[in-house]
Amino acid sequence: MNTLAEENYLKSIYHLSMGDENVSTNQIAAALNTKASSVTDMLKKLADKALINYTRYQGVSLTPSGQKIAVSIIRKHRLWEYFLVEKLNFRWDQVHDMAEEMEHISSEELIDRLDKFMDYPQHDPHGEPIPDCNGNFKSSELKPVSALELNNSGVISGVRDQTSSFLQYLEKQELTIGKSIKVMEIIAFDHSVVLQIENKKEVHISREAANNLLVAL
Amino acid sequence: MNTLAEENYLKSIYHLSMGDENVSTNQIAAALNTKASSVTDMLKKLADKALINYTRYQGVSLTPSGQKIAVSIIRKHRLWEYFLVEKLNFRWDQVHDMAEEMEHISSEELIDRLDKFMDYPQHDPHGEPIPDCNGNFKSSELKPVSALELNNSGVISGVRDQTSSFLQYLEKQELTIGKSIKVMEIIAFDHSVVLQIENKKEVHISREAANNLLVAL
DNA sequence: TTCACAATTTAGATAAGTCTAAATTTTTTA
DNA sequence: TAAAAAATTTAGACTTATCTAAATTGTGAA
Repeated sequence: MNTLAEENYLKSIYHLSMGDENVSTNQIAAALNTKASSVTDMLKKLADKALINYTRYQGVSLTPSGQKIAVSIIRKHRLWEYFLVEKLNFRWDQVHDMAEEMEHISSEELIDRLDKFMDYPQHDPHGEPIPDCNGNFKSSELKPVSALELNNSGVISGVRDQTSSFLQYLEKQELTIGKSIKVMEIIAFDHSVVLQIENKKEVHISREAANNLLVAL
Repeated sequence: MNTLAEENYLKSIYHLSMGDENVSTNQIAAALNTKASSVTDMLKKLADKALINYTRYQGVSLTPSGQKIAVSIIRKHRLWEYFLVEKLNFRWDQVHDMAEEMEHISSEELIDRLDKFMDYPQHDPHGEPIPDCNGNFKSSELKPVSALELNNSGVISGVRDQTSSFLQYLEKQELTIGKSIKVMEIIAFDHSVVLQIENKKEVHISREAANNLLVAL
């Protein structure tokens, strides 16, 4: 098995590489609140174990076996979050740190039984998809935000229009991949939409933008 | 908070000191599958934190704050075991190692909610009492084995006759404090009893012995 | 295209927890 | 009660994961 530190590195690399490309040492250091030199050390160790592809100064990506471990940890994290909210009645904003500890409980059988006990939930309390016991995510049919109804929520998962002007606009609005959004208001006359991002800040986007921003769930 | 290693030492010391007196370095080393020298190092550390009373060569006992931590870990362990058996349908002999990991999940609120979710169970799947959120064990009224009926089970928790000959006899039969027993047979003519120890070996004890051996539950 | 700066890696150190081997203390026993 | 045996502690070393400071590599701007 892998150490707690290794698992956390793999998970971070997985999350950071959602925007595909290689992940940089500094990105990982920032995500894990550690120093770049510590990251370098760990990257060598993970590369030795064949869990990442690593060449000096070039950043890293997960190998298939590294990816498998990362997905398994994410599955555990999300199932425990679901448990904490649905069974123990925690609020969705209280569960992250607890799940951060629980995701390292090693037994796969335990997590599969927990999955069954909760009747195979598809999404965690934050709307993130929960991978199944084979590591497959539900083929999330992405929908444009414009197809959502009032109070629907989802996770930003893609864009239709890939021009850099649109992407730059999204970046500025903090409407980036992985963020969860909720439809707060739909303006009838121009079909523009008010979204709440990560349960915090609200933004108002045009019908055209809503047509081109894809969400999962 | 305390490290995982510290928590495991405190738990071991707690369990080993059930027979009251001071616990020896070698006893702890045996329980934790480590070396006596490692134990000595840790004892110094725990003594510095005022969690144990320690004088060189004299063994250790828990201070009130050390005891409090140990009981809290035991509470977590037993509640998780109960969860695994009652909610996830594991067998009682499968859950120990998993609970060994889960007992280190730090949140007290989590464990209190889990306790409530399961409706405040009094005993874990092995019949051990579960301390409440204040660390109090249900005042387990001890019964002599002779008062049990067929198929009843319990955990050996004390003796009436404290002569060393009786204690030595119990030691030899492996009928020691903490072992769980089940009544397999009661011989009508002499009231002797056949017990199964820890779901394994069976022993046959006299009416007199059964009268003097106390179990909880 | 070169140079300055940013990113990354290396070198050397630290803390936790463990180990082996040697030294010390306690206990047993003759 | 003194020597032998057992238990315990100390000394010194190792591993993991981290850090700071210095060295190296890559890259963007002039």
